[in-house]
Amino acid sequence: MNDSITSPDKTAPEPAAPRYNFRAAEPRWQQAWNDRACFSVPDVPPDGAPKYYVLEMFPYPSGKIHMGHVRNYTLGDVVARYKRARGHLVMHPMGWDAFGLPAENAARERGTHPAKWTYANIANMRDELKRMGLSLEWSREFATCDPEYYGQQQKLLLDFWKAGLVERRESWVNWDPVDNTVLANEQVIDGRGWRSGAQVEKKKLAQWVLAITKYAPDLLEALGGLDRWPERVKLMQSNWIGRSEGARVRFALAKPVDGTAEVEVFTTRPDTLFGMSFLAVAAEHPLAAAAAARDAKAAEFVAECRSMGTSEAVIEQAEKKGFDTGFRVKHPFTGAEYPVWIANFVLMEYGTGAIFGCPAHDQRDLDFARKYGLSVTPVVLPKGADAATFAVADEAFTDDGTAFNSGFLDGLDVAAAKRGAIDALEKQGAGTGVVNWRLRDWGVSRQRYWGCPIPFIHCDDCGVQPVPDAELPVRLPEDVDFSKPGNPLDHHPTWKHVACPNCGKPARRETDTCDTFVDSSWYFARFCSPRADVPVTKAAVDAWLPVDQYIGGIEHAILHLLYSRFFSRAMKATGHLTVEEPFAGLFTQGMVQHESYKGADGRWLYPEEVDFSVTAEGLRSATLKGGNEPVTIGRVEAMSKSKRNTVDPGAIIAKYGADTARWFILSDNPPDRDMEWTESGVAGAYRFTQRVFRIVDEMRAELPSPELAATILSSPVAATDRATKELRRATHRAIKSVTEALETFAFNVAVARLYEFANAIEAARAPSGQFDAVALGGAKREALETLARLSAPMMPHLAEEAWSLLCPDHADLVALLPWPEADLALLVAESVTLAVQVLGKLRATIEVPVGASEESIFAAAEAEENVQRAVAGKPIRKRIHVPGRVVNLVV
RNA sequence: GCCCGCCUGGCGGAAUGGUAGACGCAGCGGACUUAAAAUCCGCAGUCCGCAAGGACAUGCCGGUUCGAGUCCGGCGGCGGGCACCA
Repeated sequence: MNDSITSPDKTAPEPAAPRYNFRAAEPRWQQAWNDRACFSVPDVPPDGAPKYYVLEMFPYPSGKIHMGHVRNYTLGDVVARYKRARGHLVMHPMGWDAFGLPAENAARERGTHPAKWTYANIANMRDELKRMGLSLEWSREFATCDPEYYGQQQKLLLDFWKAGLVERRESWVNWDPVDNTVLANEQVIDGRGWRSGAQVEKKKLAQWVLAITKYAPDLLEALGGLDRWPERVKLMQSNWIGRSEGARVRFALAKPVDGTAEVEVFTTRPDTLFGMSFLAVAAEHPLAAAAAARDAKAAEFVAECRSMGTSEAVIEQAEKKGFDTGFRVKHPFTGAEYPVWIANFVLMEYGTGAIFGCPAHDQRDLDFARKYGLSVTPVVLPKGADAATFAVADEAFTDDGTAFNSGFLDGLDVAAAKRGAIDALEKQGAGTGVVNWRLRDWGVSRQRYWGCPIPFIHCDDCGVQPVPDAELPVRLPEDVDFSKPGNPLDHHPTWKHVACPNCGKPARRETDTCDTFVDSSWYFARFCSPRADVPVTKAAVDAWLPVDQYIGGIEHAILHLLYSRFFSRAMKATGHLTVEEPFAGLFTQGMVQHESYKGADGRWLYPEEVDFSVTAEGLRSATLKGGNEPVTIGRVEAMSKSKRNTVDPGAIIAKYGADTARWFILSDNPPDRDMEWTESGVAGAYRFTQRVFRIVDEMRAELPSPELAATILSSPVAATDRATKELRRATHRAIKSVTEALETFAFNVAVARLYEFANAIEAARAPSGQFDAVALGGAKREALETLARLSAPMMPHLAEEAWSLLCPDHADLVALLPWPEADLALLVAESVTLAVQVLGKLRATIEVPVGASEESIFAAAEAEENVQRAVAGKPIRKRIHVPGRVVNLVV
């Protein structure tokens, strides 16, 4: 036993050896950081102070943190602590994405008010996060359900409204019949609600829309400047925005239908107009409705298209189906007539809801034409093909070639033919060249209680009126009834009844609340001045934004990140921000996975219900704890409650401590890949924390004081003693390599370098051969202090504990110390090991002094017995020497 | 279908075109212990060989190079994203 720090914990049996008592140490250092306000920064940093804003995606307060959070926040904390040590003023805040449906479900199921449920969850999760020892500035904390936050959000929405970025629009929406709410296109996955999993229906509703499409060109182009974003995220956003160049072409109907004289299509291939064989419209298109009104069979087909959900389309292998309406259109160039079909593969939401079919050069059109016996006329000739014989069989020709069978376009390549066709269309007023976008405007109306009220008032006389500034925030009523289905705000007896701010007559408050993605689209800006009575204070956001390093899951690659990028632009347009891009650097972490286990009857088992053993063949086997029921070890997959392959971070931290959990999660693999959580891996990490403590604790008695050590290391003896130089080289190599690894997010490599360093320190405890004990003592102090400081971003508590043992007279916290600097001069060794190759194959290694001449190196290499055997007396034609690396002899 | 990414021991992974497998996990042998745990020392890609040493090895086939896990071309497999997008 050493001292009070290592005294045994009464609640757990302690081994006899002195051990690091994390249960006592971790809260103590958390308190010390808090007392010294180590992680606080001003809203407006002093001039010239280098700022660094580290942000992890804030959590939804479900009640408990999970391993994904532990990984996310550990990664962010490593960056924050490292950047702080590098002299940056680091802002590292935390908050809560606190609106959303689960709170309402809890209210319905348990009768707990959403606010009460949410704030209780937040309190618990805050405690859990605090136990992780994260270097967060808790004074900036807020929840999006705080009226102080959503009230400012309402101000933003009103500013956006004045800027023409908020509209009320009657539109087809995705209706989730389980959640009883509208979903954005982005929130519909395979035709099902992203949260409820229910089959989504099409419904026409008046709803609030944010005009994200106004920024579509900019959101796309600016991706090019995001050089610290993962390429794949940029690609996903680019695909989502979906820019395509083409033409809108108007086809005159041979006979007007219900007073309509023409149909407009969008095409990216106006060069293939001469290869047209039909025109097709979506089932929701007015022409389809017109056909349905005339013909029961057409009506039947339209109904079939509507009912055909995505899942069925998948089952049917996306079979192309159509119905000939009997309507005819005239070709803008030739005047020839073509049939108008209703086709199940034409989407009303994309382009104009109508296409012209050119089967020879579009696979989907070709499949359709073959099925219904429509003509196939090739109009683009592949290079080297013969115009007289070229024909399209089962495969459409979609590459570049030369236009033929195309009148005035003949002889042009695809690009030139596109231009030629558009010119001709524009000249005769039959069409225009256009850019089309896949991105839709963002419908934000949700028919729910637990969200930010959209601050408008409906007056029968004055129309939609914004809520006056003085009346903000529009607070959610607290007395709400969840017993009825639908929106509780709409049912509330009094809440929605207000006077019109314009004429004073009775009017109705908007009862829709915001999509929760709105809340998370600007929280990063609010953190800069979280208590301000405006959405953001200009000086604070100008000083801190953009976020220098944002960290979160890849699952937000499109939705959240695109919405935030839009919000930055909208906030700039309304004078709130100066920056357009909110996140200068983005890192997307992988998931945390775990083995899954099944009992004999096929039920899923939690990891803690299972015992493991190793069979005679060396294979792992498992049985149910407290019995011998066999357990099947299943796949390693993402932790999920349904598979019960979860591990509770709270239990891990209680058992091993926060540093162990952090260390393991960082050590396992590169942070952008999925990692596997294993019990043996955690145990290994725990062993290392104990080992570091033991090394420090056992060696500290041999160490000179910090002042004496500095004197020793600058004295001549330190420069000559071999063991001293070796240890110092290991120390400074560790500084260099750990620093490089942290800079590149290679945290698993940083961990490996620290293991190597610890191994080197232990090897120096009992150096073989001659050594100068005094000089080595100085090097040992330097090494141990460096070990503490280099490991601090990953294991901050242990680092403080080690530091306090090494420097008991110094009040500094490691959290406040600068990062160690590597002395490159100390890295130079006296001799190097060179690989000796003959014809590129390794035959020997030789040890040569640094600075040895090439002649002596070649001589030493050729003298090696193995090398001589490989050369076998043949003349050496070429000698290659890569200094410090390799010698290669070519015979 | 299109677009990305990946493929290295039993496992996670490391490796500026220069000794492949660092470091860890799991494993094996030994020391300490009455015993266990903890800890410490050692072994460890595969095959041949007593050994010295050799052959084969980074999904497969080829190429560039004195030298390829790394660069180039082709093929295969796995994973992810998007998708009747006109």
